[in-house]
Amino acid sequence: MVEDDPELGPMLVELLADEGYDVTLAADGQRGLHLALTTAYDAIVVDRGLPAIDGLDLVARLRRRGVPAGVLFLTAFGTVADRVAGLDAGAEDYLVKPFEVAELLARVRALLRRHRDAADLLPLGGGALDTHRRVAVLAGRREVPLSGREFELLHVLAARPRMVFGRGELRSRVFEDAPAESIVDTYVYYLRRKLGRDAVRTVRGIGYQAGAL
Amino acid sequence: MVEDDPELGPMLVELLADEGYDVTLAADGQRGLHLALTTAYDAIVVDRGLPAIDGLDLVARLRRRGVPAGVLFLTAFGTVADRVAGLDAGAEDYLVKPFEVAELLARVRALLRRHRDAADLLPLGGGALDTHRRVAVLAGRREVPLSGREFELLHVLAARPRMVFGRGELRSRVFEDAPAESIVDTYVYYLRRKLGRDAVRTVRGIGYQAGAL
DNA sequence: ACGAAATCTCAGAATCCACTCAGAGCCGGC
DNA sequence: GCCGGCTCTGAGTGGATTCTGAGATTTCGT
Repeated sequence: MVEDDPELGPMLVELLADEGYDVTLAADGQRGLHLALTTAYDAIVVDRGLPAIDGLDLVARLRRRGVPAGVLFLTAFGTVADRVAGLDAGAEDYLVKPFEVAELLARVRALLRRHRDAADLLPLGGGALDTHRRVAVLAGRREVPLSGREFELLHVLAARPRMVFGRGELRSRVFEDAPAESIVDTYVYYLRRKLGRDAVRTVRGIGYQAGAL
Repeated sequence: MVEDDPELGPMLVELLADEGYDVTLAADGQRGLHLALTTAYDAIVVDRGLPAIDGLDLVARLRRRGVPAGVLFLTAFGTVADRVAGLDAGAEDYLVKPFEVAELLARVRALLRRHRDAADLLPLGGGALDTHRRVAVLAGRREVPLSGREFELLHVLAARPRMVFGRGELRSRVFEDAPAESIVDTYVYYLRRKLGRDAVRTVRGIGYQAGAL
């Protein structure tokens, strides 16, 4: 909670704490920025008019640094232009003062819910496999789209990271009919071409195993 | 105001107009539905027994289409079961005839107050979807009007920004009966034509996902 | 060092899927 | 009742994907 008002801030913190949330209060933008960059928050509620660093600026900086937490602006600036500016800076939601307590709570709940089921990621070395969007996320955060078969093959491997799968097993799990056995080799080749040599490890004489991104 | 009684309807409209509200009267459910889908009302007062389309059905349809306006039922059906059915259909409040004028006014005020700061701007990349006015606001602040179906489709996608929706899911959520599956493709095409290629992202073999404006 | 087996690489054919868009039907506004 | 926008159908097109198969290359036992 980044809020400089000495009455409102502590009140909101207590309100949220009563709901069972673990909340920290930052009284200015500088401190808010520092906390957000050093702690893995699930959601951040930010006032727009702040000392030291403005709320808009704060959020923009967080987004530039890739902080994934959901952000909710809480402010008196309520015109459509203000809202669009706030959302543009990277906030997920925008609540105009004065507001109803019940609504703030509802929005925080929504923010956390969205944040939680946003992605279903299978870790893979330094990167991951996003099973909702069917893309691989490389260690450098770059996303690589995968075709259907490519995804399914990597999915089988990534679901059991240390297990070694034989070609026959992979073929029957991933491919429809009964294509040539070399089909697995071909798709391992495609995956390596897109994701790097180490994406899939070969276990000679046996088959393949998930690697690292 | 959706009210078929030729005396009560105009009387209520005048009453509300005297309070300073901008009111439109629809004498049957069909007309009420159309108006509600094409105009950004803040609140809708609905009689339950209506020609053409029943009040309950009307409200349920509005909710399915994501119309955010607050709804107040005004009806002679006053049992507990009636009320539950009305609220379940998606109404915010329920007033049984005969009623006091002052109470109707108070309830309408409450409806509007609650409704005022409900979510109305869904972020979408650098722009947003204005769910009250049913227009898209591009990153450059330019506003693009959307047709009913276009809006509904984008609304479903924008409400869950990272989620991937299958064609079947989108079709059943946005389109009434059971049109050809390609209907979704067509409307994605319309949206992209109006809002730019990135407005909707394709996940090949799966479906679509909200993009950026 | 040699040969055989295993694996890798990749071009090309067949197929699938999404995109595009013209046009018919519908509905409301004038 | 006519016009204009909206909705929906259906078909053509082209790019992406899937799969085959055949060398090239690597690995490993001897």
